[in-house]
Amino acid sequence: MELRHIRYFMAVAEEMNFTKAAEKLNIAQPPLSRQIKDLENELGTELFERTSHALHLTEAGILFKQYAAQMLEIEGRSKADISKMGSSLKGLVYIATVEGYGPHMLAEWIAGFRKLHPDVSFDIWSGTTDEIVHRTHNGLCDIAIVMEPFSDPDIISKHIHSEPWAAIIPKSDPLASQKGKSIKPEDFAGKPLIMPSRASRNEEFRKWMPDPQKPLNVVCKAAHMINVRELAKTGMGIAIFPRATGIMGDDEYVTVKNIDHPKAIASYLLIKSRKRRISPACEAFWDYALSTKKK
Amino acid sequence: MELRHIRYFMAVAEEMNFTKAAEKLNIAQPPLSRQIKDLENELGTELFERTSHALHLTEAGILFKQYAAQMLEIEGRSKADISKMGSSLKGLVYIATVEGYGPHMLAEWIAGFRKLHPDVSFDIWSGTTDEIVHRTHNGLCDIAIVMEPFSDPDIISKHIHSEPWAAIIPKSDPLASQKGKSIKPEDFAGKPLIMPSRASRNEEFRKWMPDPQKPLNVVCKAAHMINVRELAKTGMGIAIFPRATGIMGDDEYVTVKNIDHPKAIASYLLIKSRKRRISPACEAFWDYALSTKKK
DNA sequence: TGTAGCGATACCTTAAAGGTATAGTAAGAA
DNA sequence: TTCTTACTATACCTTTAAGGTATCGCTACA
Repeated sequence: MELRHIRYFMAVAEEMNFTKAAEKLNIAQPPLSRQIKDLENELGTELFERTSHALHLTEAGILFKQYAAQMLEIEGRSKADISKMGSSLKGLVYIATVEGYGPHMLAEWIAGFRKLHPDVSFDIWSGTTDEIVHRTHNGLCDIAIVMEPFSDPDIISKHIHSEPWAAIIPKSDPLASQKGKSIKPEDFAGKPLIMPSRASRNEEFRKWMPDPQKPLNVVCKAAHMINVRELAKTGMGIAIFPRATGIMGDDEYVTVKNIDHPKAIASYLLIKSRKRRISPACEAFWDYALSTKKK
Repeated sequence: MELRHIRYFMAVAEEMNFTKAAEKLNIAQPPLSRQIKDLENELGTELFERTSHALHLTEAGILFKQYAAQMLEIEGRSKADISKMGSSLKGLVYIATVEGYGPHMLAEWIAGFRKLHPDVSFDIWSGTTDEIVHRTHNGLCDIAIVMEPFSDPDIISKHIHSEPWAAIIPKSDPLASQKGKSIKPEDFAGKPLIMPSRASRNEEFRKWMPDPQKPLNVVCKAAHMINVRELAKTGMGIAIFPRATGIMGDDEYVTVKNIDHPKAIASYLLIKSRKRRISPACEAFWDYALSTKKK
């Protein structure tokens, strides 16, 4: 038995529906079913009585729920108590991140970390991968989130997240009304594109295309996301950006679809300098972030 | 955080020594170090203060130990209480197993299962894989442990354990005094062998040899383990059997060494008939065994 | 100044969690 | 009744992370 089983059990017991519980847990439904079944096998009893349109807790399930709740409560209390003891960690951590999924991850990490170390504060700067790498070398930031491709022998990097590249399609384009939540690169080959200004992207995007030799029809490049959606709205072209950037989804003017191609994956990295020494607070934040990741 | 972390932490806290705790947990020391470190990162504090010849709990460690103990206690109590509720399962499960590791696994499974279902009893029979398969078809046994190779469309099988094949070497043979706890097939190629009487073994063992065409020099075959060691003691040849069979290790007359070859692995399978219906108690035992495996 | 004991690091292998597609089942609608 | 819908279970594949092996580095002690 693992706490994972307990968390999953509680989610199902609260929702009384495997499908909804799985959504809440951010996993697919089949693995949830399997984990619950494993738990039941270990306990030697069914915890839920499944009929196709209703779920009941069995007698054993009701009993187990008490204990399950206790375990989770103790887990939480142990964390709270330890963090209340107050760590000796103090200081200021300089962070930088690219736009897209970075700010979301960062917010969660900082919130979690500050519960453990309330005397550590943060200073966040946002920019492009190239700018951030430069700042990392200079000591203007301790830890940062950048995007692939990236490689620098003086910088330690760890993969932290992947997400699909997405196309923001103006409603004026017939592709916008195509059914399905993803589109293939063939569908927009040759069409006018709005894309990130980073130099390497052009080459990368061409690799998805049916004819990689053919130059892309790039009508506009933008380094900052804030401009992208507005550009797409005007109908001047299809914008290609990491999914989290287009997270606002469809509106009156645009439709957002994932790009369906095995290589159309945007990867985020956590980085720090290999040479420059960073403070204990920074080291602790680095370890904390990596131990938490997407969870 | 998972219960695994808690169990590992408690083991270290009790032994106050990573190496010994790892042994007790039946894992290697490096993964234990890593799990503890992960836990510390999640909590944001060190739980142990490591100096090379002494280990102390930190203040946070002392606090956490309280909660850790509580969690494990609740886990145990939940299992005990659920099993006390009494399941409706009753009956007799007919089990069969080959010699070697089978009886050991079975004993643990039955002990664990009977805590959950005290009204289920067991009848165990021991024999060779071929005999057992026959009995399974006849309905003379419900669930059994046999060895690979095995394949029968009317029988469901699941892999449950692997162990090295081992050589039981008479002290009279110079190989017995060779250093190292394993030997290579080349070392005993051509020497007189004592081996399991199952027909397929001859061909299997030849595949390990430097010249697979050359027939083995088999001086004696034995279907039952009880005879093997005695045969080897006489010095008539080297006996090849699954490691658990030679588990008694070295004595005055023989030395036991694992056979160092990628294919020299003996595999155990749990089987049941695909056609014949078995009782709910049998099904529950099947599920329980597979969910527990080697743990 | 070895030497032995012990934890950490680096790197690889394997097991188990998670994902996708789809089947199976029963309730409710047409 | 049969079709659809709303579920969970099954089968199979991919990916993540636990576990293993080899080795390093530190420090107490002989």
